[in-house]
Amino acid sequence: MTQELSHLLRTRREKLEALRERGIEPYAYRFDRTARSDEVVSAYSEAERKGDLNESGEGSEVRVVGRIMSWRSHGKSAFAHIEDEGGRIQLYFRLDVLGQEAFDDLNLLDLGDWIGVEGRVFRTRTEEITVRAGSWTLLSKSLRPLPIPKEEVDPDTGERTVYSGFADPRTRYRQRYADLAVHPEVRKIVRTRTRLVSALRRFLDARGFLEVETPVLQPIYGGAAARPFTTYHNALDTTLYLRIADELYLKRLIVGGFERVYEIGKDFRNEGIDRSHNPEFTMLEFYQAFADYHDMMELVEELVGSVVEETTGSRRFVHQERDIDVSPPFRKVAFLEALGKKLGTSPAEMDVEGLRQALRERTGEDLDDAGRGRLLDKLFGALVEPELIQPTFVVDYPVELSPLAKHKRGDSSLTERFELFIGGWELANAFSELNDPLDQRARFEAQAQLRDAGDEEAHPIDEDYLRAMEYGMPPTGGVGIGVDRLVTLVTDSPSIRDVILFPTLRPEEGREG
RNA sequence: GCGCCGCUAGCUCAACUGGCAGAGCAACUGACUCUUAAUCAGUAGGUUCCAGGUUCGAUUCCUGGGCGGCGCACCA
Repeated sequence: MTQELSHLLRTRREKLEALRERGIEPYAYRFDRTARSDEVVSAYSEAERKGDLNESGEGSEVRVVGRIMSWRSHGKSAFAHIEDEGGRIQLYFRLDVLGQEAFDDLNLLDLGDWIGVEGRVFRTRTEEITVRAGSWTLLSKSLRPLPIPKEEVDPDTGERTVYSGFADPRTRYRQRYADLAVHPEVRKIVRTRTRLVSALRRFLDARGFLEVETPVLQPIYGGAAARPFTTYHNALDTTLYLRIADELYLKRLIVGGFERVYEIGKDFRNEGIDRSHNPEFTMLEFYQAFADYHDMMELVEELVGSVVEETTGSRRFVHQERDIDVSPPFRKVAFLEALGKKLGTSPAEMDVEGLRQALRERTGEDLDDAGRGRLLDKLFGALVEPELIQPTFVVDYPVELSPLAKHKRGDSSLTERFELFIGGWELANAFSELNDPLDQRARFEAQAQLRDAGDEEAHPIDEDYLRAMEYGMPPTGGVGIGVDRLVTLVTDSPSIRDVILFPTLRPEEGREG
């Protein structure tokens, strides 16, 4: 702890003691609020319009609460702004109204303190709706200075200029409570996220999907190609994995007779962190019996379009200065065709060596041990994906890349699978689910060979899942949607970490001040 | 894991080719009863991320390390 911070903390503790000595409890138990700050403003405007103000131009008496965000002291009077979830409201304190003692005690308040105030509402000379404090109550003393920015609001344009700020991303992510406390725009993202998730639920509920919960702790992970987090159960004396996908359990439920199921929950993948990846992230998966991937494409178009509109009011939004329109129908391109256009040759006619060479030429990467599937995927990721800004379904992936998807009708080298890209990011992944248990076993065995060859992300064999398939799963369409990424896009956030309240960070070493 | 950039007061940032470490805000003291980036006068506040090295002298240059951001890789 530096001397300076310790000085600031000490000053506040001294004020805390002084408050107690004066008989003021710095940590109150409750406060009866009559109106939120935004309600105070609208009620006063309404009263003003109706002519319901008294002869002094005052509205009704209110009790408001908030955190002190600014303070302007003028000797025998003072102005402050407090902020609650409704926004900010100005307070006006006067010596002749409060009396000497209550006015002097204001000196023991600091920015960041929570207070409650009772008083009549009026409009100041500069037209701001303000509560004239008849009395005030300390609700919670802040002992650590919040990095509250100073800001100026242009009265004509309403434009907000922030003069100093709390900018260090590390500290903002680590101390999200402080980030939220001083940045209304971060709170807005949180609300947008919640509205979007609610809209997803409403969309699926309205179409007869049943929301379920499946295990996070799994004896065998699967449903995606990724490395898992590993943990251990003491009583069972066994290794368990945090799920990397919900897929295999949800399809077991389709076997069990549920025709439409979905789950919104956390998946965990033991991989790097960047602007589109967090080790734990929120996935929506839904499965519909008797449907194929064409049906699911239509459903996804509707879902994305309507959820974005319900959340933001429009199907168009801007992400990082790019205009994006999620109005259906979305563009469709075939995987091999799109890649072929970039390569100048059909990848179907290229052998592994040719693909490897193409990758080397285009990206400078040498992948000596990579198989055909991985090479195709790498090339696609490097050449095609970054250009998929407007919503685009990429369809018909090579079978090597898709161990859980049905063969494409008429071409067994492909699968009936699509991924949805928006803004260059993979937003959704879906297929006509493989329901042939013998084919599924063969796919798993092919994955096992990749695993033996050193591919840590190859899909493990899940015998229980195969048993479920053997009982019989109806034809089913399934979709996974990355919820965090969708929120990142519609909130115009640069990074997935901006839409996750507490993103994964390296643990803090030691304790700071 | 690799590359680039960064780390200076509580916050936001300065400090020329190496030459006494500064400003604004926040804090503290005082003045001020309609202010709003309040204003005015004053005070205090620093292991310049860490450890070495070069140098008469390092915030500055070099080496190593730590932390972070961005990009790459990874993420079917």
